[in-house]
Amino acid sequence: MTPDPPPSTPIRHEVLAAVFSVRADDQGFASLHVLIWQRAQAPDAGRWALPGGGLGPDEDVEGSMRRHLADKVDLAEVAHLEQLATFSAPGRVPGERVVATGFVGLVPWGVSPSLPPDTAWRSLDHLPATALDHGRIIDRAHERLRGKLSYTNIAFALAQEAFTIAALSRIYYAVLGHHVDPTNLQRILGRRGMLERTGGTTSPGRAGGRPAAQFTFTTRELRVTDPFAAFRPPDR
Amino acid sequence: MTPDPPPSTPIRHEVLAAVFSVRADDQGFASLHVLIWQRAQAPDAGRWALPGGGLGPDEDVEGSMRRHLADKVDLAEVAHLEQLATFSAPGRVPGERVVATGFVGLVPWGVSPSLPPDTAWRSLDHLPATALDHGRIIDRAHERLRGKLSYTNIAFALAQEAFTIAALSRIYYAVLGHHVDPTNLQRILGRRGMLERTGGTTSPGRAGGRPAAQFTFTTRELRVTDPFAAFRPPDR
DNA sequence: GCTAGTTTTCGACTATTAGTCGAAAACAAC
DNA sequence: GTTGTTTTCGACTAATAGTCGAAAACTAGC
Repeated sequence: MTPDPPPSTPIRHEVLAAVFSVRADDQGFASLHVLIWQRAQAPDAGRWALPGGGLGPDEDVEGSMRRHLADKVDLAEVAHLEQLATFSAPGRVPGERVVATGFVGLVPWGVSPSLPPDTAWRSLDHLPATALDHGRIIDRAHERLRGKLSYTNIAFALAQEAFTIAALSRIYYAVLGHHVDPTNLQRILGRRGMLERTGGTTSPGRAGGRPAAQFTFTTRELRVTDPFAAFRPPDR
Repeated sequence: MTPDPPPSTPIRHEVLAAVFSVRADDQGFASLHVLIWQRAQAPDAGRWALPGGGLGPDEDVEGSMRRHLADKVDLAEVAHLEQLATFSAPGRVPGERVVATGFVGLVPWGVSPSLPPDTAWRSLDHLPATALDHGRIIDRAHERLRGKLSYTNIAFALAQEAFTIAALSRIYYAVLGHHVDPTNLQRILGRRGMLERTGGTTSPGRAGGRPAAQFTFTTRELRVTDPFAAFRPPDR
């Protein structure tokens, strides 16, 4: 009835991270960037790839991801890292079978870690040619980030320790691709108990303007808000 | 600077599915069940495990999951299947290194496929002792399901082709664990364009009652509703 | 046929949450 | 002081969810 048990052949397993950060692009606009490096060797030499590497015998994928990421960027700057999905199409790497577990990483605005010479932040708006299926992994990671921005406090990993509402709105714009009203943003995150005033203010730029109040996220760990009251337990 | 390239040893890769279905339990109450089978051999002989098996050389994890699932249950009855996460702790299977990619599967209410003798639907309310880390995988799968019930049309894979609002409310109750008001449920899903009347009605039981209108989901593919209007594009 | 009991359906009202806008506040530059 | 700029806050409107009760449409028993 059932087919023969399949030959469960050992398979090479790697981890890959799409690490995002909002930073100024060539024109000085805040835009979403991803950390990639240019391959020197086949396959896909010259194309740009995600940081990552092979899964070692004594580590899980999360630990392996952190180890390989440390080669490219100071780990202390990665404020959030979460598993995305496992990519396993037989032909995704030509010549050999490699299964990859992808991750989403986030580095806050404003930190400029030193990078190896082959590695750079590249804006998602003009992404160079990517290697293998890494472009698709970046797309999926971007989707995940867009979604979680709406129903979690994940922005804590993209914003600086202290930030103004205007800056936060620019971060949301860079990720979502459309304008987010600062007034509404402040009220929504505030009502969810995610924002806290530091008491400090930023001095205005040379053009003037009222000094902006500084905020912090109350938690620096991922927390979700139940999306719809309709499906919440009624005891509140 | 960077440590030696790690020995990217080949690793055995398996797939596992937590297949859920809402069905009547011993007391006749609708409750969430999961499809598990009792292991006859070590490791963890006698304990209950998720269906699954090794990843073959010419298949991706989704295809492999479908192939192994066909051993336990008619694939045509699995209305939805999605990747959950990859579990990779070095000690998760004693004696050998096995990495597992977990899935969430859904079988609609009311279908009773024939099962192998070692396999059964077991209510989550009184789950027997589970093998290895399969209990944790079930928990994670349940979490994923609870979440998606709120902001997607995923209930299409748990309800029958045609159903009454009262039946749908019982399904939500079984998954979420708290009462969901039928009036509100109908309006919310209706306003999202997810529900459609079939025109038919169900005849009431022996206790009487007004005949209930039958509904269908307009789509039988996963569709998400953006959770918060605040973060939606303003063009609507 | 009439009444009581049952379940569903629908409408109305209230509460909560989000979108928008404009005025006021607080600064820089001249 | 005046103008221009940016942020902040409040007020109003719009959208969405929670609740409840009456009406609808049936069964069963008398």
